[in-house]
Amino acid sequence: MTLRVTNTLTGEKEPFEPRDPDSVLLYYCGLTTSDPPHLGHARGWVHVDVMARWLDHLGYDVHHVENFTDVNEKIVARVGEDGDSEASVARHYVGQVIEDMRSLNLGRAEVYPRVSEHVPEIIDLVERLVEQGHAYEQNGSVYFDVTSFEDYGKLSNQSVDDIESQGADTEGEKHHPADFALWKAGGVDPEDIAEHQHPEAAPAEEACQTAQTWDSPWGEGRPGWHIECSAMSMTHLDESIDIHVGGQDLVFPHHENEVAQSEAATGKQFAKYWLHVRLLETEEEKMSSSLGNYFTVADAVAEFGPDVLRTFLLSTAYTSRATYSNETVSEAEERWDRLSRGYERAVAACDDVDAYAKVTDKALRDAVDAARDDFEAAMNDDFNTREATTALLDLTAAVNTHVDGPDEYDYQGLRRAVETFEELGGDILGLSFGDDDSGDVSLAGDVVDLVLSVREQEREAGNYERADELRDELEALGVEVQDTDDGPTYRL
RNA sequence: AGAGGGGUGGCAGAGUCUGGUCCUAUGCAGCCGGCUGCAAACCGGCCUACCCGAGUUCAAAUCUCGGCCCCUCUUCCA
Repeated sequence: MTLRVTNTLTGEKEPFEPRDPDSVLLYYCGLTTSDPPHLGHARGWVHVDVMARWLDHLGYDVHHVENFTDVNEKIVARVGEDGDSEASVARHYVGQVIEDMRSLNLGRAEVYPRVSEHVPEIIDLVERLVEQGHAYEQNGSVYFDVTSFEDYGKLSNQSVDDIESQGADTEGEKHHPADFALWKAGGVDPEDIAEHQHPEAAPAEEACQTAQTWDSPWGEGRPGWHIECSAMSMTHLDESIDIHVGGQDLVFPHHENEVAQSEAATGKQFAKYWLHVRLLETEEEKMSSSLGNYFTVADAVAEFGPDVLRTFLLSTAYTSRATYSNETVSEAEERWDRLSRGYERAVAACDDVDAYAKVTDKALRDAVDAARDDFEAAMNDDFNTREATTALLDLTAAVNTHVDGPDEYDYQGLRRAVETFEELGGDILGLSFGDDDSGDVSLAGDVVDLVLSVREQEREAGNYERADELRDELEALGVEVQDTDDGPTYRL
């Protein structure tokens, strides 16, 4: 069974065939470090993370790069608030992103390149384009000439004429309205940041003083937005890569321009597969004016934890838009609870039975096989993480049935179920099966056990009121009491 | 206006490319039953949908045509 992916370039779901059968070059368009990352960013990260994990699982040698845009007017607009210069504001948010990524249990990409560290490569690429006649200089700025690239518009399915008819701003320097800047003369103008300026930030004049500039063959200036990704992708991967991923909102103009400038410069296909993560939408909250319409990653992790969040973000295929609301998150919470309970029951049952037990439960073992098959089929079908999770939920039902059943435990079957949760849910989906996610449980756990044993005494004595009180109080502390045939147990 | 994506049960959301396995998933909610001292968890059962119209077909949620409605992008944006 082969992997199939939806390619924006062709608009079709097609078999994935990397340039080199053994390795995959994967680039993800990261974010501009000018604001705290929000759940929409997290959605992209988590899906790319799972893609990379699955490609690795399929046996590819995955080279995974995610960039930071740390040179941008919007960052300058934050000077005085989160740092005293463009560079320090960017550093601040890069740190925040790294921290957020860790908190979401993201696997590490191979490289996290930054624009500010790749200006020489960017200049080289711009020079190449100028020499080849694909770009022209105008008052110290350099623009890409879209009419020089025949395929311009092939990614977003637009024609140069359409763009022209929109009456795009020409600024008097461009030959064609659709031409875009590769290199921008000078520093940052206070006017440029006016619309992004924060109330708490430093005055625009002052902030712009801290904007970074670099020397170039065209004089002092700053790189344009689109050229960076081409340069960094080529530097850290190759002139031609397998997969380029980004948010749906980047298709035009960002990715379109990347294709144009890269392919014009190299004469090679820039990326074979373009995958676009559709956007996360929030419910309309017109009435609650005090709240912003997005959750930061940090807030969301603090509130729900990484597993609920990952389950939520993976509960909708990346090719579909997702809605963030109380309902959708609490559904994810239930899904994760159900999965983790099932997993814990399987682990507990394993601990409870002789490894040499000869019992065989065919239904359980079939369910394990089915879950693995279904999971694989779902992931190979354009990384359908929703379906993949559903496969594990089906396994959960089988484990519950087996453990609840009257017969003895099937050790081997349970072991295989546990391994399936850990390998697929843990290693691929990045959920914490088998991780020790509660290191502080030892002492707290002893205390809970103590309370439970007191409660058992009360129950045996028939003092159910007192027993229920204890249960309610534990519940209020976040401890869920479960009475089983083998005595009480709990989960946090 | 141009381009793209959609409309599936009370909600969320797969399935549509590759028509039958779909009188249909999965989770939540609701109802009934089991288990329980009572709960929770868990199990079993039930419940409720393929936007409208036409067409192709032995067979359509899935393909074709027409309509209605929603959303996104069009040089800030993952």
